[in-house]
Amino acid sequence: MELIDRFRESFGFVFEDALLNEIVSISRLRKVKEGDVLIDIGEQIQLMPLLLQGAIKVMREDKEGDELLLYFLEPGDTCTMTLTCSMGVSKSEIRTIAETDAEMLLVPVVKMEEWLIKYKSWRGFILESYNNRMMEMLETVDSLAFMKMDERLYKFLRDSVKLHGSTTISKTHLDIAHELHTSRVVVSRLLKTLEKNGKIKLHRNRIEVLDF
DNA sequence: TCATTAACACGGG
DNA sequence: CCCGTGTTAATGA
Repeated sequence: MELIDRFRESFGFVFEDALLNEIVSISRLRKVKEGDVLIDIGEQIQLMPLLLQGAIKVMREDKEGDELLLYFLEPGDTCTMTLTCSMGVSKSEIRTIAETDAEMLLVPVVKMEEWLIKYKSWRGFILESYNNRMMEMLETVDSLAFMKMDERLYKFLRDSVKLHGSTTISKTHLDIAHELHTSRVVVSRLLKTLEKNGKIKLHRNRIEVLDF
């Protein structure tokens, strides 16, 4: 399929044709594999991604090296962090990792500001992106501050199903414990309870989500 | 009360 | 055997 068509699929409803064409002519396609680190903390950002396919995990890291999930990007999204580049900041405050195999268009950040003036649809897209990322981050904060571990775990499983488009999650209890910043004992116990309640089915290295 | 840590048994690859 | 998993007991917040 032509790149322009693929792009239109994810972003066509957002941008006018002139902008679509300009983006496709100036950007390049990048394909990444699950687990690839796209941008790490402290790196210079020169390209902004427009996600066509897959899911990207956006994380923050504390002094001890613990990772904190901020939000996910899905097709039609962009990384709001790159937007700060047009405001003079160029070092990344975050780390982005491919949650699944993914494809994106990369646009030089210098174009960002130009398009903000030139295209109304671009301005709208950027503002909406900021808003969406902010909302998702609020959801994450809520979950950390207010939700109990069993609710957080269930949310984690549902998000994973949604992001991967599959009801099978190939992660160990220890992996999940790290992501949720708890111990494996708790994860194993809560997963067992979910299984008893018929929400999931447990296997080795694999969790099947039945009800979500 | 509920999470964490350590410890142990079981069993599949 | 190694590792993921399921459980328990002790300890702490």
